Amino acid sequence: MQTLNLTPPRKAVLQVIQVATDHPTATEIMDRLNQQGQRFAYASIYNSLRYLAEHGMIQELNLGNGVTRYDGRLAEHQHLICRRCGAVMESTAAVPLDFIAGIEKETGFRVEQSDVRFVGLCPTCWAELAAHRVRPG
Amino acid sequence: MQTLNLTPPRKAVLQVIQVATDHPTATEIMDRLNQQGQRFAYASIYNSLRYLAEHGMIQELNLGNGVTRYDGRLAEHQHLICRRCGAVMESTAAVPLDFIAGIEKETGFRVEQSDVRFVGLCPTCWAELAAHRVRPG
DNA sequence: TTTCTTGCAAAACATTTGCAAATCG
DNA sequence: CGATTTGCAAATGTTTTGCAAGAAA
Repeated sequence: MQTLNLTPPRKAVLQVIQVATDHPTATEIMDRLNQQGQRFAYASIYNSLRYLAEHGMIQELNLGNGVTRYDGRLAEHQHLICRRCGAVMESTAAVPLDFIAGIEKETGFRVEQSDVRFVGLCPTCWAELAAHRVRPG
Repeated sequence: MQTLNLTPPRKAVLQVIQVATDHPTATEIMDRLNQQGQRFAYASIYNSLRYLAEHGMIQELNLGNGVTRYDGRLAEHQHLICRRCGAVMESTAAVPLDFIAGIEKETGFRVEQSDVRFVGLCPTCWAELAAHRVRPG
């Protein structure tokens, strides 16, 4: 299982994720495929998602709410989730290496992958709250 | 709704979470209550969990696998998840302030809460893998 | 009484699985 | 042929909801 076997459902699922500007769920991927006239079984969607994730083509995200979301961006990036409107923004800032090194030294754990989620207020919601009170909280 | 109303199920759920050394799921909390002879409905467990989380008494965790876990520790700490045995370790190292400041400057997002998850190998699994090959992957 | 809380059963979702049919090399 | 993949339907597991009954203010 060395080479990538991009069967039709896998290719279709991958294309939806790569074209998306958000982080679609399995259901949303299904919907978008249907809108394109492509029809697959849920089992095939999930099979494809697992396959693509295992082969490093996409990333699984747990942004909360118990639904798995998918991301076609492979380079390291962090997710910023607005607690007010739910918008998800991204930052390309890398997790500081000395932060990781310190944790490895402290715990003996070997960090391979970082998954950082910041919750707070997006610029829009921040501005809207600021318009109502002096100290948005 | 200013003061904390710790009804029996809420108090029982909170006690289970605070006593736990792991990060139990709703089902595990239910099981532990049953073992103590206490019986509540699932709806009451979930109601209590939502109430306690909204009132800052506990933290909801998404450590993966689509199940919500709960943590009674309120001070900032990070979770280290072993990709081999599933163990969850913790580190008290704080997310570097300049990391957050940089992201806020870059994006305009206002960070209120950090949620950092490191995936990798716990010391035990790391050692076991090292025993088998020179460069554990 | 008015409001909040509990608990049961049913519902709502997300995800997985069993298995037969289809596909591919 | 032999291995892999698809697709359907059913099962699984978690969490939510509707609503009647109970407790508290």
